[in-house]
Amino acid sequence: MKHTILIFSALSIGLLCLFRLSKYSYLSGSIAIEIILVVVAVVFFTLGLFLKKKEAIWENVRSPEVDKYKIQQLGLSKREYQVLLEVSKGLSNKEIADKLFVTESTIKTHVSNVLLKLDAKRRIQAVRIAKKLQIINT
Amino acid sequence: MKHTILIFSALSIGLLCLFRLSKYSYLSGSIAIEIILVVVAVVFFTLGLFLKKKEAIWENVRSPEVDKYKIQQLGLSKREYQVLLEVSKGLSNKEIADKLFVTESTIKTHVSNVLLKLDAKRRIQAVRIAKKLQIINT
DNA sequence: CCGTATTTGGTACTTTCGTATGAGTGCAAA
DNA sequence: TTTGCACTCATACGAAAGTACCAAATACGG
Repeated sequence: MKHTILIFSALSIGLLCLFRLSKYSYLSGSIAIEIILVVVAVVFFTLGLFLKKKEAIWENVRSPEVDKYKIQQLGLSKREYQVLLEVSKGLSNKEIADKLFVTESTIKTHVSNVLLKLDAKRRIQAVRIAKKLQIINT
Repeated sequence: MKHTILIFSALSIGLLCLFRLSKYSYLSGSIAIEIILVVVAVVFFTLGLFLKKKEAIWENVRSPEVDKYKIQQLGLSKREYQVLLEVSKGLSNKEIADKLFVTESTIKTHVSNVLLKLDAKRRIQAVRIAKKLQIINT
């Protein structure tokens, strides 16, 4: 929640600056008002995407033949399942970390948990089991 | 081929010993002739399986949807393909080594070659690629 | 028999994985 | 508001995996 507050604070300040800037530039004609609008639009669109993404993780699971029920039955969390998906693509922990914007340590933790919950010794086994359980594709 | 000769020599000797033993035990009644027969049967059956297995490696490839042509096109040798199959099951190098009766070094060599030929960075990627190329199942 | 490809194996080194443990934060339900 | 779960991150260690290079025995077709 702290993050959200910080982000909105920063956005409010930025918006105020833009307002002042827009007044000034509108008068002076140095910057077109349209550009200001575009900046605002882009920023808020990005923010919208960012906030939406949090809720959109499970949307991806609605691909054919994926047994969402089993995932929850196994106790796999969203993030763990997400990591499992990347693991199944053959990415290294470091690569997954970069892709998901977290550290390698975090990925290691997730992978370890996945191995535990899927009762696998190695990541490649986890992928095999996951496919058998039809919680991932291909 | 040396192996085969050695094995057949050993078997011949063993067989001779069994013949003598059978005569002796038949007369003395200490060992039933049936047991001798069972031993011979088991030994030769095992031998048969052993020899058959060597030729049967590529037989396994005749499973549905496996593109044998592509395997050769990629330059994968029998052994390398065999190792790839075990890798795809999630076995460790050590486990594969034990299963195929060779050392871990050998498996490492094979896996390295497979990674090269399949243009993969990690074994799990190799499995993915192999599946895409339809040279392995599941 | 010869040359090539395969198979096996070793050493030495680096990288990646996996485990164990602890800890701070966010979030939602009780 | 407390409590529990999910997520993040760190450190330290040991186990696997992978690379590079080499060497030797064997298989196999010509």
